[in-house]
Amino acid sequence: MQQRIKAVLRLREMILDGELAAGSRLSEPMLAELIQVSRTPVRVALVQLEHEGLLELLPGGGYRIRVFAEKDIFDAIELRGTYEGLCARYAAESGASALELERLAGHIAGIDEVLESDQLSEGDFLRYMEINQQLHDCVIDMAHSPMLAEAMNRIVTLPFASPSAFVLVHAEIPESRHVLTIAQHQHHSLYEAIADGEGSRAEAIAREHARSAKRNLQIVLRQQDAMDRVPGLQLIKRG
Amino acid sequence: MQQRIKAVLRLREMILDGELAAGSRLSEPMLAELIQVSRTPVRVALVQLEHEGLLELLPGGGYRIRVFAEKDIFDAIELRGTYEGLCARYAAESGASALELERLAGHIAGIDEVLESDQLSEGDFLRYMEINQQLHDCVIDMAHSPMLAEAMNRIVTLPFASPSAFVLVHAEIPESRHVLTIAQHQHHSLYEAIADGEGSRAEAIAREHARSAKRNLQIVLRQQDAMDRVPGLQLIKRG
DNA sequence: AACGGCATTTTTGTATACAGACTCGACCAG
DNA sequence: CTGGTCGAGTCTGTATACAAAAATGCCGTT
Repeated sequence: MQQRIKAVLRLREMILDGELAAGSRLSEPMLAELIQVSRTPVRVALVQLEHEGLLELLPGGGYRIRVFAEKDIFDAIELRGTYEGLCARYAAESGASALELERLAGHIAGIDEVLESDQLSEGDFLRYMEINQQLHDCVIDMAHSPMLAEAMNRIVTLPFASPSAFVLVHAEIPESRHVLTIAQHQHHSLYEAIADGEGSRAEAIAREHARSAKRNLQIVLRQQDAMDRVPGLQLIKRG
Repeated sequence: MQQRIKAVLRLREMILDGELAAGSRLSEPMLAELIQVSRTPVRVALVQLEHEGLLELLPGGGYRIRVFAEKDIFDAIELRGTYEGLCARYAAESGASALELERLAGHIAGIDEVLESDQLSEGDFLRYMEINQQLHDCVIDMAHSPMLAEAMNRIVTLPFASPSAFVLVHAEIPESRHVLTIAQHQHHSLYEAIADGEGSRAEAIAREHARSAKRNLQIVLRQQDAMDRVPGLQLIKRG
């Protein structure tokens, strides 16, 4: 593998997993030593992660691991929802093909299956997360807009959006089942809106879906020890 | 000035002004020679402009100046409008301060002044463009969300959004006066919605404002020779 | 004449050396 | 004891050297 890609992947991983202290300054020689590459690929990785929003460039030069305020994260989720709403609108208004609708329905049915379990296991959470990701990607694809798909990747990488974090979050909160059921209702509504070509409704549902995610995060953040257990949350400064 | 910044600014300028052929592959030694820096800052600039969306990374390595389809540009404008709409909503709902509203009103009044001229000169267009930029930045500031402000900068740099392009566009199309007047009406409506705290209305107006810009661009693109005269348009492949 | 393979030559990716800027700490003066 | 200043050490930014990969063009073959 190319050193440059190795550096980006490893550095991102180290930041999100908390191997590097949130807010700390990063020195190129240190990272080069940790990742076992020279300073050049490290430098490229730093530039890239700064654009992704995980690092900030210091005035005097050098980089620091960014610390997010709670509001930053909520705004980022709102933004993501707005953006997905636009994709949903495009998907509905561009006239989805039968094949695409079938794929979308397939993902939703997959989640229905997962939720049939009486007691949700860790594996169930992982599977939900996996299908959920595919479902959202599917809606983005259905917008048929390379520009929108690309812009999605430019939005700040949400620091807690890893599968393992998802599992931990849902394994911890008692409302988990309720929360996922509501989300799935929204998925069904979204499908109908897109299938019926109702752009405005599809957009509204996608945005509301993101607002639900915001509320869920709030529940998690209220638990005092969440930060210690959920990878990524250490990047959020408690308000 | 730092070489790294020099490289980014100069490279972006060369791309947008058409000094480098759209779609052409860029070699680092060539750029280093052109910009009069070594390959290292050139490389950083390439990474950065790829994230800005002006370059694309080739599979085998190396970069190429990106060529946009017309749809890409329209989608980017729609996206920008959606983001600005979200900012406008935040601005309205967070309760704008008297000082902020005054600043916003000031910008709008400035544009009113420009539009009072019987015949709009090139200077008038430039001044309109300048104030218009301040006005839009002002709305983004009023959202009080660093995250949204930052995301705005991550959206693809629109290849024709330079002041000189604006002047050329408006000097060429006969509908110019009409177009600017409509835009200014939207500015006034937006102010009222924000001042009244009507988030949904503010958002709708901002989005409609962007759709108007889309229509104006369509008018320009229909003129066969537009590409030759307006810097940046050579990056758009005619459909 | 067209196509494919091989050699040449450029280009990228990577490593490293060097100069200037900055940081941090120790030491000295008040 | 406190504050400032000086200096050693470290870091960033930049340039450049080197190897592997890719593109190019040429020649032979079909």
